[in-house]
Amino acid sequence: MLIPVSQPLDLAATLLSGQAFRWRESDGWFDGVLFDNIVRLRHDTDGIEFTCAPDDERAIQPLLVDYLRLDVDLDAVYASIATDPRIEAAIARFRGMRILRQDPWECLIGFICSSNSNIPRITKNVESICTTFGRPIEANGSSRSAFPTPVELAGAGESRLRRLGLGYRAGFVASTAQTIVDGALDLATLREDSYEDALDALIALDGVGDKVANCVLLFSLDKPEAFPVDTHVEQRLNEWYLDGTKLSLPKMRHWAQERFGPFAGYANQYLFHDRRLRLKVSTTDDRSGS
DNA sequence: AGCCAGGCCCTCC
DNA sequence: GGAGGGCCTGGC
Repeated sequence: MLIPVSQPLDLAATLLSGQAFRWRESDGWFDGVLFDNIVRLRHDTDGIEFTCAPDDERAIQPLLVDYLRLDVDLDAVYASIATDPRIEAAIARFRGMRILRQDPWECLIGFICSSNSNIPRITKNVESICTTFGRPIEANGSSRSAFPTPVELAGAGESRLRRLGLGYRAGFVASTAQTIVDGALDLATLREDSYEDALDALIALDGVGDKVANCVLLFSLDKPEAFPVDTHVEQRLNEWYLDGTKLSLPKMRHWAQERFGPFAGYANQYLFHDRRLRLKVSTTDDRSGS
């Protein structure tokens, strides 16, 4: 089935830039798991070609449009955040990289797993969580698993999570899953809350600090002003903007939100992805050159 | 081998 | 409230 696309779109940058952890690329196709379906996407000249199973494509199509936020006018976002030549260059490099609208629960657990880790490992951890505790999905000879529900994950327990290689994050995942099961926090309602209120609610969860909370707000809770300051973004802000001024991470976040405005989170993602890829390229060059 | 990874929590001041 | 250290593990 085809989804017509008139918006700028870079599927690789969107799906493989550390927003979501379940997408794989092969032969120009991106394979993932969404809405209890195995989903395959490809960008062609007319738009997005996609297949899904086991559900009907007509049922999944609007959900996919929502997930990719194809309604967001990216050029208007760029006009809002392009405050200087350096971020303009990062935007130009990854023009079409979109911020996803993910399921808040899956997003939350994924980013609890991300702390002091790296994307290849996070990807492996999340996939292990799914295959061990999620419902299997078989379709057309391929097999993936749904992301486990809060009940399924709360039932896992810390020790079994630790055996998946989560390290000390296992306790955070178990605790947060239990909090959600207990009904102490309803993630879905956070979309209607203000940025500040939703931030406070998330930070109360075990294993969730300012950075992780801002990731969840940005990638799943309709808060485009969220600005997660991770190690890469911290470096970039220091290199490009702060000119030797030492700021604590929350102050750095606030500074960036003031500078980049209501779509600061988009600026964040371009700064992050640009620096992360630049590092990868330069290390590859070092190896081949020595 | 050793450093770093999309940080968080706890302690101490 | 802010700085500093510890932390599981694996990728490179």
